[in-house]
Amino acid sequence: MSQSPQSFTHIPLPTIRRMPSYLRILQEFQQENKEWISTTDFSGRLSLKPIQVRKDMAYTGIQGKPRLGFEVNELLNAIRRTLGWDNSADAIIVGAGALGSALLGYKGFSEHGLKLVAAFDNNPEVSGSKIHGIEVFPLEKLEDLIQRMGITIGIITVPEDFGQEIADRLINAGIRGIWNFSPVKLKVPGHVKVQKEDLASGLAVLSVMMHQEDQE
Amino acid sequence: MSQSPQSFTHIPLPTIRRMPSYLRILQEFQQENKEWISTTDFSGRLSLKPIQVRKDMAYTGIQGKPRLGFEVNELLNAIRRTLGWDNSADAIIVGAGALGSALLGYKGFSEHGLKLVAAFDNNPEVSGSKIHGIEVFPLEKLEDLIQRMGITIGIITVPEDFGQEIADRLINAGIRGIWNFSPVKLKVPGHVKVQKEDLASGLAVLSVMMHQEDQE
DNA sequence: TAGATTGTTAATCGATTAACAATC
DNA sequence: TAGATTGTTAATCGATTAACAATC
Repeated sequence: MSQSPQSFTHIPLPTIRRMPSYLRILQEFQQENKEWISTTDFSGRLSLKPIQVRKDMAYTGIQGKPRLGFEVNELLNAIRRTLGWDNSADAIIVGAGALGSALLGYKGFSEHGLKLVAAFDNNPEVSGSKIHGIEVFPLEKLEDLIQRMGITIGIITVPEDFGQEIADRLINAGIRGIWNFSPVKLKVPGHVKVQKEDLASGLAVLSVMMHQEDQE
Repeated sequence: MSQSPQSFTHIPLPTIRRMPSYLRILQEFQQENKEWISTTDFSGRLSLKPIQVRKDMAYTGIQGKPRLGFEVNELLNAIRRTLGWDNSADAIIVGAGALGSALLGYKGFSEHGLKLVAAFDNNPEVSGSKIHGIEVFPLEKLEDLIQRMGITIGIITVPEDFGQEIADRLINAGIRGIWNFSPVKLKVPGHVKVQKEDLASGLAVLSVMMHQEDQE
């Protein structure tokens, strides 16, 4: 079952989640003007097993050279293409509270195929202002701006109680992908994709790990 | 292989990650004064399969009653105990930038066994102030305060380049758990547990899902 | 009682890991 | 050439799902 570049063999989710880390290492190598990178280069830096890295690389469709590894630029582009990060998508943030503001301040999104073009908040003290250079609009303007600008991704950083309502409005306006930071499971039609971020999950894992250690 | 409550049969990571969602539903039921909750109650609200919820519940050590389900209060306490959230742990945040401030503003941590007691930042304009009621100290005070207050958890929200250095200092001062929001893989001794949060992973998943849909 | 729901054992599925031949 | 590294097939591992008996 060889992985031809365009044939979109279903890529395992864990592999997709590791791709951004590979990208980060690749960018370092590129800045150091290194031409080749091997699976051991990756595995050492990321504490992964070389075999796992090799399997992951297969999904990019790029062929390596024994003894040398993979060509840095070629692999970089292939991973970007695999993730759909070769063309950046326009996104808006709904909810300019603490978390929303933090995301607006994150400069790295351009590296990750995302361009934040506007924020929305129903607090009149916030809307009208700019946060980290990005304009905050009142919630009424949501649908209009999404449609006029053809936005495809919506980021939800509103409190729990408003998550579903905002999702419905985003979808109605034509959004196709939702990055959901509210702790509710959103109900969406099949053509809309949702990625939920859940800090509590990570905290639970840390807590259990710390307590397990106590046992041993 | 029955799951006795205290025997700490290794709980699968995916199960641990789902626990906080169960907790959220349970709290809703408790507020509505409902005495019983069934796996179908959970599965409907969280879009999980009933069988998966049932398997997860087994790890809490709580026995249900056919036709009724589980006792809300009993299950709530059992999950809190399983996650180690029955006693809250003191934590500090290093890096009071956009993301650090956002976390400082999150009120929900007390529900998740965490108590933020202080923040640290090397920017003299920030240190000395309070963010969301929590004091920000200069970085020099880091070790002293951790030791004096017996802090066990450190949250790292500094830029990539300082992640490892801060981790080293935290560990030296006695921290046993690190919640790492910087995009570096930290090198830590075995007794220190690290949970890394990686927004780029989630974004990668969303992006791939959205592009896959285009294919079909 | 009837039937919804639990608890448990077995089957399936998917990802990780191992083994090893191919190759620069 | 020798040996590090790739690519591929097979084995293992762990989580999810299915099936079904037990029970309130």
